[in-house]
Amino acid sequence: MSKRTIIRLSKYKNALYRLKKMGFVKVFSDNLADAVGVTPAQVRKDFSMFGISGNKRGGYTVAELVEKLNKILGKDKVQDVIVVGTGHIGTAMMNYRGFEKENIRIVAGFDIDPAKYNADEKIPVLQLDKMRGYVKEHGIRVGIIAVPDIAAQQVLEIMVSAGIKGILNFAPINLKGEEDTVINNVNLGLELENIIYFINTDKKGVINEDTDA
Amino acid sequence: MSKRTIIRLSKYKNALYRLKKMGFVKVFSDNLADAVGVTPAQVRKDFSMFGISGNKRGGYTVAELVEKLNKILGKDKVQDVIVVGTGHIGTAMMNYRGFEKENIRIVAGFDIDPAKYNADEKIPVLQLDKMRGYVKEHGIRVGIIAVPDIAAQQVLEIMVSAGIKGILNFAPINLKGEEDTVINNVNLGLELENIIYFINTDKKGVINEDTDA
DNA sequence: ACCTTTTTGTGATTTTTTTCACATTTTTTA
DNA sequence: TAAAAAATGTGAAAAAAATCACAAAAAGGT
Repeated sequence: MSKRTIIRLSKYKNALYRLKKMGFVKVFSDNLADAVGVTPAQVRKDFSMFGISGNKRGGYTVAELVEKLNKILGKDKVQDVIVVGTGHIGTAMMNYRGFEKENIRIVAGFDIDPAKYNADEKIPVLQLDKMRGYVKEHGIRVGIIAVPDIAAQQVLEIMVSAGIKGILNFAPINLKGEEDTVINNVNLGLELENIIYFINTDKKGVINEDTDA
Repeated sequence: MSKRTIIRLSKYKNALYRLKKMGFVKVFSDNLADAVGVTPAQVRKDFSMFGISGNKRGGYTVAELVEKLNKILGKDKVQDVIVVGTGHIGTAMMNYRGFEKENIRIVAGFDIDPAKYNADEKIPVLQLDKMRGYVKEHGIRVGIIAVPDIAAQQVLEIMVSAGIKGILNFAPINLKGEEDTVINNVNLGLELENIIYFINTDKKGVINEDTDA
């Protein structure tokens, strides 16, 4: 299943949370299309791909749809995540409030700089060389890399060798991993550059994020 | 020109910076392909699209290529950028070291919380209602939104009405703008969700073409 | 000078993704 | 009860993106 489809499913789900909060019980493909910036046919096609179906005239039930999407997206259970590198980006990720309600829990940070260590916080910051043990002990499968580009590939390798399967990488370098590892490279400079290119030419509109392929 | 092409150009440029630093003078399409994770044909096609050409056996000259790419990407002059919302993400953006060498300069932050104000820092944090004036006075064209989702659309409108043309949005909501505005929505939760989906399915080895293909 | 090797540049082809369009189902209205 | 209206679900078609494959150019060797 393509990454773009999965991104859209997540977006539908996010839009549905908002609709739910606003009191909506039913939703139509064109409401979702509008919220996410795609066509109604795309929404229905995406759903059809995962066997999600609605009612021929009543659309979809919000609560049901949210539940199905969360199931597909693996968000029916809490996912524990570690952060490596506790500079500005790493710290921002550790403190990002948006994760909690998504069943994502940042459980620890790791850094090479002893000045950063603090085992007593709610989210402890630990020594980098404790990372392997921590990952194994807690069965962590997902990690965030927020170290300088020069260190990123090495950190990746430690993480993978410890058992981590999925990585969100903020270092401005395209990390490569083994077959069974999922790496999502997010390059913030690139996202801005992109905007700068488009405002300088005259092609305007909403750019949608698909950082990697 | 498609967004994906532009992203790749940026990636080539970033890879070239590294190659340059390592002392390379010439580069071939397959070096770049390898660094960025695409095929050599893709690299050449992308270049051909923008009239960039190399030498039939000598590949491309790194310095020349960097210059051409920077020209295309509008990075031949410094781009001033403001940040609205100085929470964790906004602060991280204000302090992100990666921008400087990309000719991107964060010039000011804005917040609604008076406790955040500090006009004397190198990058001042100012009152939100000073934003419009600041943008007009300094001719700012690009801004970053790092406020809670609930406030994002409103902040967007103020920014656009002040003259900002390009926006990088971190609020977890798909912002919509006018025709002549470029909006790049980056949703961090989404990027993680994505990873979670793929490590869960890859492990099970399930989910594959039954409906399609 | 000629042959071999390497690498570009790009038309043709294939693959992937999106959109179209409409039969089908359900709801509402009269 | 029948007709009209509103949505879905999905093959077929179109569009977009990526890859192939190969002629042509440049460099190096003998």
